[in-house]
Amino acid sequence: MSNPLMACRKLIDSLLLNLQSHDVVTPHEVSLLRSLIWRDRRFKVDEEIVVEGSRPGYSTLLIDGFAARYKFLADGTRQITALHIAGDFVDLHAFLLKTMDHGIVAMSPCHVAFVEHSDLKTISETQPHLSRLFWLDTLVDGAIHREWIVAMGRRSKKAHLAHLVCELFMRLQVVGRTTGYSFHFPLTQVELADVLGISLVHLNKTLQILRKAELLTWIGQMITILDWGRLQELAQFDPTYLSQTVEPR
Amino acid sequence: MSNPLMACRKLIDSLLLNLQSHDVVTPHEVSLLRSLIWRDRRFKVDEEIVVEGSRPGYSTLLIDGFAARYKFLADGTRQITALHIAGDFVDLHAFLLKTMDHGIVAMSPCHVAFVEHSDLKTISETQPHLSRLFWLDTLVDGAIHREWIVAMGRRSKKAHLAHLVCELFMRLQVVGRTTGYSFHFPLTQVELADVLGISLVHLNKTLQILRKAELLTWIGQMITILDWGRLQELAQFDPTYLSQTVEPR
DNA sequence: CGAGGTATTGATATGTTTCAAGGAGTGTGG
DNA sequence: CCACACTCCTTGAAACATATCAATACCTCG
Repeated sequence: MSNPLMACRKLIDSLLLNLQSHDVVTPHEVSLLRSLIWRDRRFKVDEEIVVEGSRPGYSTLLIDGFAARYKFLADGTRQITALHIAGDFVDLHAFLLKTMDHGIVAMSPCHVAFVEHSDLKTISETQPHLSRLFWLDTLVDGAIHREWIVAMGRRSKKAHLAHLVCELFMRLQVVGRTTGYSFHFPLTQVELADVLGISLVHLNKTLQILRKAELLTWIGQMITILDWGRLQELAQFDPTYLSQTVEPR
Repeated sequence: MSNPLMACRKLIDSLLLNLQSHDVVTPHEVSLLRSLIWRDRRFKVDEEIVVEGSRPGYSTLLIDGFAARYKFLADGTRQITALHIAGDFVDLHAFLLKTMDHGIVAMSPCHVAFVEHSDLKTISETQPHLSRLFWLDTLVDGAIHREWIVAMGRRSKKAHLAHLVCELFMRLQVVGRTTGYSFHFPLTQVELADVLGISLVHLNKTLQILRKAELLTWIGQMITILDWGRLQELAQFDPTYLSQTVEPR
């Protein structure tokens, strides 16, 4: 738990950037958001942030780092169903879904903040606009899910991978986590294979294709897009689904 | 457009059953729901209910029939990202997402009702509980999306197909569209292949496996589950994600 | 009866997984 | 400081899954 003054100032910065990519947030709403946070915590890589099957009484806001929603199957394989970055209200879902049907795990060291469900309920009863922004946040998650379904079902693996890189780049840009065409990407290849739903070996070979085509580099934990235009074209990437336009919601 | 008296009584029945599978709906909320509907309409098979790229000023409620969300890719392939049934608030999303990033098409003759976004906004400002139920409806959509991602990425094709049948059966049961272990299923095999993200030929062969294992029959437009236990087992189907438990939300 | 959509089947081509092995980097303890 | 274990990445080959191509059968509708 860090110092309360810090909490008031910095903890909601990335959430704010996220929300502001969709609509104007009033100063009063900003201060309400600040008051929502009653505790923050850091998780190490591979630590469970939310456990499958649990019924948390709070929701988790990702302040910094990468987290993944996932589900294990009986045969031990894993599918990652979403990647979350700074500013994502990771399990706002649990506020209404109650029982977690999947787990959330830290893909990098993660800094998270907690918000009580009772406070979210109060917000939903007194702050219609802010409630709609929260709702929208989960709707964008859904839109991303749909895009992933399209990618898994009908895109080639290289287009799928390219699409994911495009999406992450645009989402990270909103919360100021890019430098030029580069961004920090902490997943291992095994984990990325679990995102795309393919084997490690095949992911590795797909990656080689994008590298040989000089579309991107991935060195250490840094991805750099070398040719945004061609990458977008290969991925048939259309960012409409991310709803990154400021308009009344 | 049908007679207003009919509209008041029957049009929201399936939506009501849907919402009531998650939480109690008060009589006042029921009458509000009735008053929301200002127009209904019937669509023929393959008619577009909502057009990709449009910015509708209303949302669409499916009263009866099957509809699909889909996206076409440049090479002409299609991926269906969701199947909607009676009682689904099909594009409640557009209320906050504004621009449709995908289309919605009738998979069977569909009876739909329209709700103005301005009325939804009023609801969101005066009816917190009803708003949360609407929000929940979209969250369940998201949970279904995640389950589809898992199925596409990590389940065998026959398990994927079995899982879909399990899911549809449980959803249709809630809105009273099953008879024993049978339900009406109007998709063609081409369309079902677009749901699973596989080729028609392979879908057909996968289907034979389930038929030969005597797990189900699909004759005409009627699917009958012959062995619910074994089907569920093959699919590793756990209905938690459908949130079909009545509790305060 | 013919036309068009739908389902089925077999053969072949392509995509993807699995198995297996090696290499590169990192941290640790003797 | 080196040897070792460990994780992660890379590569090749063989086994398996899935797509594509092609042909036929069936049905409904006009």
